[in-house]
Amino acid sequence: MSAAAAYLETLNTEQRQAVEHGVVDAKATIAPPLLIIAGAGSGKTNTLAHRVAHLIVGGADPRRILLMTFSRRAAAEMARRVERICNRVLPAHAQPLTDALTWAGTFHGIGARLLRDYAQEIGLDPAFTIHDREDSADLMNLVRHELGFSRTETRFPTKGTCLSIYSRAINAEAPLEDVLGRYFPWCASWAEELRDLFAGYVAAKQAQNVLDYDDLLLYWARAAAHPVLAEDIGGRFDHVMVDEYQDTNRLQASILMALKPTGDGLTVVGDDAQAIYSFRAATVRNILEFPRRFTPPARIITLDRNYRSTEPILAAANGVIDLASERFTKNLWTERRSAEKPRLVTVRDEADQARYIAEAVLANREGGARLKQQAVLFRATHHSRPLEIELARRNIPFVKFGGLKFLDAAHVKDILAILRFVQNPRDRVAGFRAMQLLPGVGPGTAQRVLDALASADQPLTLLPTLPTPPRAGDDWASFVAMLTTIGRGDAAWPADIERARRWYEPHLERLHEDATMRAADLLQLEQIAAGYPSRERFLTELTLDPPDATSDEPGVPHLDEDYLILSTIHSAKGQEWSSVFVLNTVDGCIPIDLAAGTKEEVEEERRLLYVAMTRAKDSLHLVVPQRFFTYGQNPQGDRHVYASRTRFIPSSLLARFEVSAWPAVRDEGAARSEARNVRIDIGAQMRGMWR
DNA sequence: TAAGCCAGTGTTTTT
DNA sequence: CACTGGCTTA
Repeated sequence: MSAAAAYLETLNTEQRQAVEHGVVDAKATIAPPLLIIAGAGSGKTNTLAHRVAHLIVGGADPRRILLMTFSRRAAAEMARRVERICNRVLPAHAQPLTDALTWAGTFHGIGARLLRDYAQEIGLDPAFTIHDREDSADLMNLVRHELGFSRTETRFPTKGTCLSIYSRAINAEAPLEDVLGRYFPWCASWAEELRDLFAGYVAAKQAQNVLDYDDLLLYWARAAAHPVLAEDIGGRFDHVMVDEYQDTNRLQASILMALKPTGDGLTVVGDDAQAIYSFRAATVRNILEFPRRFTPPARIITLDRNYRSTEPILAAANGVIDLASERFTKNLWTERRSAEKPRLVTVRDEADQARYIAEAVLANREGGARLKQQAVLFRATHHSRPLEIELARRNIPFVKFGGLKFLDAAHVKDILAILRFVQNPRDRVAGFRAMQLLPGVGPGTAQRVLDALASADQPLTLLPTLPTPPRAGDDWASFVAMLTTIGRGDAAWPADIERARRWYEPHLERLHEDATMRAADLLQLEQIAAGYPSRERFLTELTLDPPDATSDEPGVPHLDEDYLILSTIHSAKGQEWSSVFVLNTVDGCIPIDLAAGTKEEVEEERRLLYVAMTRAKDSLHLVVPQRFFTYGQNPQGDRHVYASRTRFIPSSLLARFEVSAWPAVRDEGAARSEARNVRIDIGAQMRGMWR
């Protein structure tokens, strides 16, 4: 057998077909469209990596391969595996070949790169900055105020709701009325006002040279809709591969179709049973309709052998997904036998749940499972709160994924606002925030300075000539000096961020109680910044792919230590652990009560539980707390509500679980006879009290 | 005009 | 509880 084919031997028949599709006589060709339906744990990443490697080995140019994954981490992992495979086949050339696999990333990240490249052609200033969701909401709010919608007779939708409506209309490529009627019926009466608001929002973004997340896709899609540009952009890539295709939206599908109208060179991978992003306008129709978008239809290869979970775990997960109202893919199967059923454990309340997990995790570790091989998954970030307290109390290190990001911390946002303002002085959200760090500068003053700058060609050079705002005092001069120094680019990156931090430090102490801890965060930010080649790359990539864990949480360990994983189910996508615990497997949490409205929402919650369960390799625990304490609303504090097991595990499925309660129910009879054997001299104790 | 205080409200998952 | 918007005070 040839050396080139040896690495294919590790694949099963279907995986191998997927890898070899379009590779003829060991030479890579531009293959007709391919859809790989890859169930959980079916070796999807491995298959995709082999396909990329096989194409490269067959002569494909890695610089002309576009690989889109759901996170930059997934892209990096893919590149690593491709490199390893190529190394085995082409030891001498592998390094330069895979280093050239540069077009790997998220849709948004790739979009940002392409848009900077084509900025001239599509009327963008290449120095554009990118607004994250919160920045976008701030800008939306600004326009909302300007148009007088914050003081309407009946309540106008909040900035967050407005942005969600806007975003869905863009991503689903749907008319406003449809979006309102279907997803925001309580806002339907505001259609006219919302239209004005969105027009204002778009105008503001353009005037300030900023793009939001949606723009990265929208501008890309519009550029690709132009025949000449479409040919140019599409022509850059011979092979386009998309992972997690079930979680893409219509706009993303449009981009893909514009890049590769015939489907030649296009490979998409996904699993409709794991579609969990419809809140981001993702639609499972993308994957279902993919084959028929082409003539002849795309080839479909299904991977349904699971290599991850034991048979009992898979049986339980299959049971859950079998009850889905719509199923398109077959059940998974495995040869991993085990006598251990997944456990369904009832506990009294969330505190007991935390104790149960802490003890089970430690017991696993005694049994040889590292903490890193164990994960606790939950529906919403705050569900893990009581557990975090328990873990901190017991000194069990953990890292939490999902939810609050490093970047959401106010002090980090402040520094980034300064840098962004220098990068793009027309970015009002950034400038607005940065200026208000100064004592004596509030919204009014900031607004007026920004107005004065708005008309200037070179706002940063105009800034020092403006009069010092009345109450800003000496701080103003040092603020302007700092911006000017950074703006001139005298010091090479990452010296910029150090300059900004030094200026900010005194203000940090004035603004925050816990300045020391926050200052440490900023040093960490500086470390992170040093890893990027330029200010622009740092700002772009940080916005699109923020670091996951916050440093001010108690118990965050150094990275070389062993630690337990805490993660939202969404952030757990694509990952696996030896042992998995699912928190709050009750109605109200899974499905979360807010999403129990429409049938579609409930179905997505079911898939969410399926995704959580299929992360487990060897052991799986679903925990069901019976009581939840309510906080807020009721000041008495000890109010609680009773919860019941999730509707996704009806009694017909209980046989697939080991059902138990914790702590084990005490045997009343045994307890009593034990008490009968006790003999104590209370009289002696009482005498002893006074001696 | 900034900054602090009070009352009312909504409340998930992420690029 | 956390956040927003409105009102009061310096």
